[in-house]
Amino acid sequence: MSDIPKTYEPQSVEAKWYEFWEQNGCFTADPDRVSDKRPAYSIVIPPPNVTGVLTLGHVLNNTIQDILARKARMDGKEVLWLPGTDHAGIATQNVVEKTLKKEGAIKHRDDLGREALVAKIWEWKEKYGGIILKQLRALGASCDWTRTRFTMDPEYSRCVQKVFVDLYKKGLINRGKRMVNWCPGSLTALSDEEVTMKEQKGFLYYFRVQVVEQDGTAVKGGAPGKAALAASSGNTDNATMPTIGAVETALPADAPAQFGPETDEQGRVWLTIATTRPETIPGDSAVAVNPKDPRYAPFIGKCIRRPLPVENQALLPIIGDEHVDFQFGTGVLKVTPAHDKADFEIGQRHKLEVIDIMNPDGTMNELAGRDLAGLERFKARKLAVEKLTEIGALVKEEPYTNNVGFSERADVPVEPRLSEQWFLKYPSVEAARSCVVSEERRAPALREGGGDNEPRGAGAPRSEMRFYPDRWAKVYDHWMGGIQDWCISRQLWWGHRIPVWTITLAADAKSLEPLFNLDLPIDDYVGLSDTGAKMLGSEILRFGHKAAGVREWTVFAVGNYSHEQISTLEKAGFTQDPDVLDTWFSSWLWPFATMGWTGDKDTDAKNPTLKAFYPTTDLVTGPDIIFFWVARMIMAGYEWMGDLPFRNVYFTGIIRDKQGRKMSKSLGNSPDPLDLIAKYGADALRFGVMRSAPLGQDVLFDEKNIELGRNFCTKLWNACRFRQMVGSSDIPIEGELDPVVMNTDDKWILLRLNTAIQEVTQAFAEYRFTDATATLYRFFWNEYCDWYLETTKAVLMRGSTGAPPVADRALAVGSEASETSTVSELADAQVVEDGAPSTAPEAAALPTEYELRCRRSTLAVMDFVLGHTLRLFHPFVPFITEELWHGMGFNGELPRTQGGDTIMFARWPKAFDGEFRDHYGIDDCYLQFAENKYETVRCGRNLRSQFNIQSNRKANFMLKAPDEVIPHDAAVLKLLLNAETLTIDAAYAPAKGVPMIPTPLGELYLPLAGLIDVEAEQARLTKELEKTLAEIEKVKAKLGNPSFTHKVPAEVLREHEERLASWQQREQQIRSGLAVLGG
RNA sequence: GCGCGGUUAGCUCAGUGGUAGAGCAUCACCUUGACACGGUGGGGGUCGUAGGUUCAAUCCCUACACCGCGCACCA
Repeated sequence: MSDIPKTYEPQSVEAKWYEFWEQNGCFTADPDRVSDKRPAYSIVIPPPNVTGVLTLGHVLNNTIQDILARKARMDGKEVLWLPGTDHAGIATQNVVEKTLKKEGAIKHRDDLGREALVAKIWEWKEKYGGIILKQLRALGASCDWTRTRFTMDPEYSRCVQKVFVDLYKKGLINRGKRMVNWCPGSLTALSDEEVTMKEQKGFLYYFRVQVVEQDGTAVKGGAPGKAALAASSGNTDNATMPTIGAVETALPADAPAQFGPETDEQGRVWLTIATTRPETIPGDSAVAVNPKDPRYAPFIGKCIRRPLPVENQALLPIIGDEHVDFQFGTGVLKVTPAHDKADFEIGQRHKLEVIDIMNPDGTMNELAGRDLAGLERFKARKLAVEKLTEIGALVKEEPYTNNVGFSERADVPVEPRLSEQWFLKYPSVEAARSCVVSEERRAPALREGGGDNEPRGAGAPRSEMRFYPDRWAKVYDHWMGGIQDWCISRQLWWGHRIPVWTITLAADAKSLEPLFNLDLPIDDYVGLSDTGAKMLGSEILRFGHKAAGVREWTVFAVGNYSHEQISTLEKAGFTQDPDVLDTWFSSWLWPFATMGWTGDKDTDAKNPTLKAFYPTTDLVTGPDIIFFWVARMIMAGYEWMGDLPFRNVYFTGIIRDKQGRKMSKSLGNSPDPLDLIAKYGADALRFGVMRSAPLGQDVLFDEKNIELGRNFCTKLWNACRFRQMVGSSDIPIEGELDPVVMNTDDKWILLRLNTAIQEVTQAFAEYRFTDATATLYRFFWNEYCDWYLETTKAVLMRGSTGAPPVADRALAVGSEASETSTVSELADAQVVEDGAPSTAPEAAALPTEYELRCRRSTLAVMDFVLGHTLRLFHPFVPFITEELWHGMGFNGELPRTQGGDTIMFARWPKAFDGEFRDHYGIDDCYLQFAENKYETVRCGRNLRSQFNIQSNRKANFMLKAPDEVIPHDAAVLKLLLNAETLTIDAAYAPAKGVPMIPTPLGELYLPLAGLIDVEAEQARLTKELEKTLAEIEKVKAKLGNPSFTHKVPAEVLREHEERLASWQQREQQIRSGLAVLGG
């Protein structure tokens, strides 16, 4: 046993042990070690951005993973925790571009050009890319660093390419001109998931347009819709319902009737349109009304004159489309197919012109007209309103709040924009959807006997996945049910290039022929003609040049090409698609691409890592990426591995500040975890975060919690120091538990330990880590330190070296103290004698053989409990437990692979079995017994406090106990009460005026006769009596109620009866106390 | 609009159909032979509101209110 230093110094200890673990390969997973007896356990880290730095979110997330990994190792599993980083396309390119701009190196990315910028980013990645992984080490993360992966590693890139080609060949990837979410900030398309809706305060602008015939001549008030026009004769506050005979009822009764066509004095007819985006008016190509709307239906087929741009007030058709809502705005919708998804669809239905009036960066182009051209879109909006006002078209504007899609990354409103992109129709949707089994869906299956009781992570693959907390399964299911195509191309430079090469050729045999002499499989070519026809390479070769009306072909080469093949293609004039793939298009392969997957069935079947560790056991991530990442990984897992990628998904909460706000750089409310580690230690940070992060709840971060973690570590440290201070060198570490002399407190703490083991183990099985920490905290602090450790002083600190002689602490148990008994007699009687007969105080200076045996026993119990406790704690606080494991010498006698070298591989504690309990006589009855004793102590302390007897002052107590109190228990009572004397006497007759408190062991008196205010004491006891009587009344009322006694389960009835009895006992005790006071 | 969480002590949160809990904060006492990053004792809650089921509701059911989140959106 080496000596433990006086204070715990996390910094040096953490560095020391991390290095030890890493150098000894403790984190390294070896698939060859996996067997039936040693099952595999695996987690892949959610790869942080390669440019990222550690945040509290990472701390939470990775602490949980580390806890799981460490627990699995202690369970005897072969553990792989696979780390790595993500190239994070937009984010990384942004960071590097910004830095370069800041340094003045460039003004725009074009200054460098594609290759040079990508090279710069690689440089950056090599320089700073590992930061976050180093930071994870400081946290104690037990990742297998030998397997660190990056999503742009060459092998990983090959996986991405392979998957793209595979999907393309399956017909799931298509290129097309569709409406996408365009980010004018990052100048790229985004997927729907990257757009978040935000409420925006703006205005709804109403403007008038004139209705005209198709030839442009004015429609007069007397034309179709006569009645309607008559009814709305230009009066703006007209509230009369339009009437067109039978159609009238089609307009809902609650429809706002204040809008409708208006006729002015000259008989001209006007419609009013409401819009939030007047700057897009130049892009309008129609005006739509609902054909069932009687106000406007008659105008379908007519035209309006578009007000902007003023130099090009084109005639637009009025069309009928069901999409238009009667009740919204004026019931007239301007249709801008180029800049609105719904409008685009209307445009498709009605074959409308698509007028794109915007540049990619969100400024207006020349089609927007001379006034708006060149303006940024929001400035253009202002100007458009001014122009409408100038030409007298603007009717009014009213404040309006609507939801606008924002680019998550750039935090600017996205622009719906028509553009050519690559789209993926998701694969394996059904398998992915049905494998996630929620409680709700699982319950009926269990009832039918179809449930599985298989332990987590063991045995053959089962196609079932659980989410923790369960409710995310519903969210997942909902999303999977309405899944849309995924726009996978990004107009960025940093990322995986799309493995597609294209060339455009004239549609004649001569032009096409040479192409097919290249050394590529002919059906790697896919042709798209200028008429929209699609053909495979072999077909183009046969008759592609003869296809009707086709003037040219764009030929796509899509395959897993070698460098040579690529250069051949490029020499032949092919150019690679300039876009890169969405980052998530590589992340979704993470669980198997990191394990050396190649896509070649035979090779993969022989891959020991995949064989041993796929599917992974647990995934720990935030619910914010459930669609981005989790759902897509599940689909990818099924598509390419034929099995789910993980069996359990744990969704963490989001870390917020004390006020519940998200952590953000701009708010400055995001503490640096490394500062916290420096200040409190990594274990403190881990414990503090885990203790405040319940399953499924967001975490409100408060540094106080970390402080609590630090305090806890200190407590653990000091409790171990105490063990060392009381131990002596002649007692071996972890001596045998001695059933003969084990006292009631020993048995109690062993029982509590057993409960703690059960609770923590169960909490692990259900991913309730916060509950596990709460149990550990309670057990160690409130049970072990507060009670057990204090009771051991009654055994350990009498007579031994350094402790006061027994004579000083002689119990005033009176003349009934028995003579010393032999050990065997004591064992038979189950009564422990404290070995310090008051009749022979002089003999106490030398501890008796029996006394020594008791001390050895208690030390053995302490070691037993501490050894178990350290192991229970290790997953949460790995550093301090490792330090103490060695410092206390618990590693000493263990096999090297089971805790001899490191606590990391010590076995996870098991709850006691029946044999163990029988052998040591650990019966549950000791729980109540010890707790009665502790309650009596509490009562006595309370009494002291009532009479202002300071903690450091000794007092004399009298316990009028009807039952015998054995010397050990008496000694504990005396010690914990800090009593000068404790007299236990069943026949005690207190003098008048002695204060009393009822306890489970009998009335406890504090003889202070003459020193107390009798009246005040009477008042105190009377108040106590009243409370007791009230409780008795409550229980009696229940027990007197026949419907209660008849319907209630026997156990509840018994509980109530016992409760009544104990309250009644208390009543008696108080009454006798009052009697003593002379009341 | 649809869906999901939440509402319990001053704060952050556990919790159970049968006597309301923890940590922090607070008050008082204590530098007692591990620990002041500590010990001891105390104060503090009609468990969001209104109904219902039940012998019994903080817990189950219904409605409502407020807070948060997700999805879908109407210009």
